Amino acid sequence: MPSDTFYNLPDEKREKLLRTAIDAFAIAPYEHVSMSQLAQRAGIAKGSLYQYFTDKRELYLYLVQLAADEKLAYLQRVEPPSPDIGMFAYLRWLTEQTLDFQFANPNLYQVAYRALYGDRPFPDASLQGAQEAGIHYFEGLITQGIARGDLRSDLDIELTALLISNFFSQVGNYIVDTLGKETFDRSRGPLGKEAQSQIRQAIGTLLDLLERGIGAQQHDDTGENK
Amino acid sequence: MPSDTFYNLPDEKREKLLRTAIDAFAIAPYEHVSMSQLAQRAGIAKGSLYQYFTDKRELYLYLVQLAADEKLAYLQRVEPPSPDIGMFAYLRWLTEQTLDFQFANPNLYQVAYRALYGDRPFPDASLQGAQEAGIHYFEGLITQGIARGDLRSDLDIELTALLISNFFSQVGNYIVDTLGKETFDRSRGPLGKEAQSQIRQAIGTLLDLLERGIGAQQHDDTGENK
DNA sequence: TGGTCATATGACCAACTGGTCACATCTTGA
DNA sequence: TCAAGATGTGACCAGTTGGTCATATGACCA
Repeated sequence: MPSDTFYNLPDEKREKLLRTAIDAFAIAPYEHVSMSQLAQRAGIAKGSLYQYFTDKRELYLYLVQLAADEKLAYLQRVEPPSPDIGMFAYLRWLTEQTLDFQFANPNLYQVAYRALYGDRPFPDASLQGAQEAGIHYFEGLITQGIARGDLRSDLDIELTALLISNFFSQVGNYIVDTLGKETFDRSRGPLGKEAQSQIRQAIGTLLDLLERGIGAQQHDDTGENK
Repeated sequence: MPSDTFYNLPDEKREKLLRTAIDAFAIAPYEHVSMSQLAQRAGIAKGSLYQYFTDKRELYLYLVQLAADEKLAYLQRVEPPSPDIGMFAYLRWLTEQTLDFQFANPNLYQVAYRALYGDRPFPDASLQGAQEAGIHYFEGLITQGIARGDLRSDLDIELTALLISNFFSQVGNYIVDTLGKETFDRSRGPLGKEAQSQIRQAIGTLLDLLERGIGAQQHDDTGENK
């Protein structure tokens, strides 16, 4: 936990520090982010930095937690759709929201993405827990999907959850890959509208693919065996 | 390119060095591998190391190239199946071979995996080229698959290639994830037979999923002909 | 034997890291 | 006005890094 001193900081100063740190951890892996450079870039003394956070590790975990909180807040910003709309419609909604969040907070998103899917900088229960929680969430979703008849009944739940989880991580990956250069260059500016819609379309196609892959087959299952 | 001195080394010494380096780069990202520790662990002086390779970078790229060469040699070890067997059968064969190679050379494989899908330690044309080559390869495969009627004709080739490429990377990922602990603990011993077959089965399921997702639909598309 | 050349070595270097701490400065309340 | 406590600061520390280089070693040949 950051110290009281950190929370007592004038908003502007605190936000500048956070922005600097988020930007740093977004474009480079944990080890490449230097506390000295961070302090310098944020315009504060290194000693101050260590008065706010006991460690580099604490600072980092704080940022990851921040990303998780903001994402959750973002999802709760609107009424979630009724579960009745079916599993794939729900996944589409979730993807849409995730993309929106990512476009609005590219660097914060990137920090979380690295934490979950990149090299883990140090063993940490909360990070591992978050990843497992994601998979468990999908397991629940799949169990429901099967019960409701949205999904094929012969799916291996654990494996499918892993697949979907990876799939969602690929969404992020895809964006970073295809637009990596662009994001790096104008590292803070939002992505162009045309790039955004291009990405949305691609993701939509991928979801279609997933739906065919694991969705209940209207023709095949009933009647003849394959 | 390593120096002549390196190639002149007695086999045993050279291999010990290579093994040490491969092990190091397999379990840790580039930046975490220390040349000093490497030299020490391999039982040679640091100066010698720098007589063989001009840089850390050169050593690393040499290992990656080595992995690529060995994998290629491994694939050419047996006659590849005729392309006529169909796209998915071919993919199955390819996956099988990749798994075999990975089981036989876990650490070498891991080095290559990190190079392709992990954080790229430095900008390098050959690494990027390798990744793109992989995607292009799949693009060719998909184009053929569509022409032959194995695949739906409405697929976005580029996007599907990306998906398959990612899918194959997930194969590696999955293994590392599910068996991470085991691999770390007995870091050189081969995986147990039962673990291997468990993995093969899971991969098979994933391939089924992929086939449903992008394969030509016998029922859906053309109204009930099979 | 002495000379030449490839090879081996580890002390050494500058640059950097995460982290500390004695001290300077500011804010607050009396 | 002054004291006390909170906050800011950057020189400093030990440790590590990638990389260098003068010197030592040893194999080969005359």
